[in-house]
Amino acid sequence: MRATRQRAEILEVLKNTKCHPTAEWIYNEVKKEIPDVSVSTVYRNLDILEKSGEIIKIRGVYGKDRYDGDTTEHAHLVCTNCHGVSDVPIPFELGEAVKEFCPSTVEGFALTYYGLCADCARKLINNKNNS
Amino acid sequence: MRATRQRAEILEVLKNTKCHPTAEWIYNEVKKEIPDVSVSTVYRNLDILEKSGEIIKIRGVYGKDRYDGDTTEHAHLVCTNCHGVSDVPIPFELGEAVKEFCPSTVEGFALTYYGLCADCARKLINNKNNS
DNA sequence: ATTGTTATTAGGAATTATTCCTATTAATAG
DNA sequence: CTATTAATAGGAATAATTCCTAATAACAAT
Repeated sequence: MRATRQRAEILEVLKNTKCHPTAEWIYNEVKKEIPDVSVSTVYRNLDILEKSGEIIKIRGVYGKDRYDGDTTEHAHLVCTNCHGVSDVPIPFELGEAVKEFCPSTVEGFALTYYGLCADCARKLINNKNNS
Repeated sequence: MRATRQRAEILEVLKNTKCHPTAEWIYNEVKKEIPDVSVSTVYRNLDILEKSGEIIKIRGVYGKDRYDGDTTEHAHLVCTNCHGVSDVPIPFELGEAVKEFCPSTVEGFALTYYGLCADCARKLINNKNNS
């Protein structure tokens, strides 16, 4: 695997955000530094980085894949209102328990919660109180 | 919600398979009974059935959503070789533990394992031994 | 049973996330 | 520095899903 500026930049963008962005968002960020980067380069490198274990791909969030530069073990909360993705810690014992009940050939797991994120929950409660 | 033949048939197809099919597969099955059913009807009703809690949508399995007529609590194993989806039981205590660590506004969760399914694991081991 | 209302459908066009293709470019070894 | 070839830019192609509209059919009211 050659070291290219494009891949380095994609990885840096991803490591410096907590927003679990889409490929398109990452593309727009990378474009600020490398104006003629192409969409396919972003997708190709995201795949490469996922396969090499440097990033995580969160699949199928309202029709789009999202990416995460944090590869430590954690769950995701997908907001059913704003479609944002946020991190939820997995306590060590729970992570171990999940693994214990895996089929033996399992390589990894994804735990995804669906519900309102903190921001949306707050806003919706306020709206309710004001109406 | 009106009772329509199309929706009833879609639900029956789903309840009678364990293959966690795609919308396209369901469409082809439904077509056997209702030849002029349309793809959009299948998608629309799958959404309706998911929202009413009668089925589960498994999001983003290698670019396609899959559907499950079994709404009891269980995890899914997505095969990284054949891309099939199979059921994995979640022991009661684990399900409770997962919920305990949810943010309070959580409506549900999905636990997905990635790895070889039983069939693929067997085949790949056989190939290895024969070579 | 008939009619009116309106949710639902068929059919197909439109959208859009992602993948694929090819000539060009640039990272690295020697 | 030069050769090799992996990686890229650019854009076309693919394919899953959503959207749109006129026609249809479920069901409530008569």
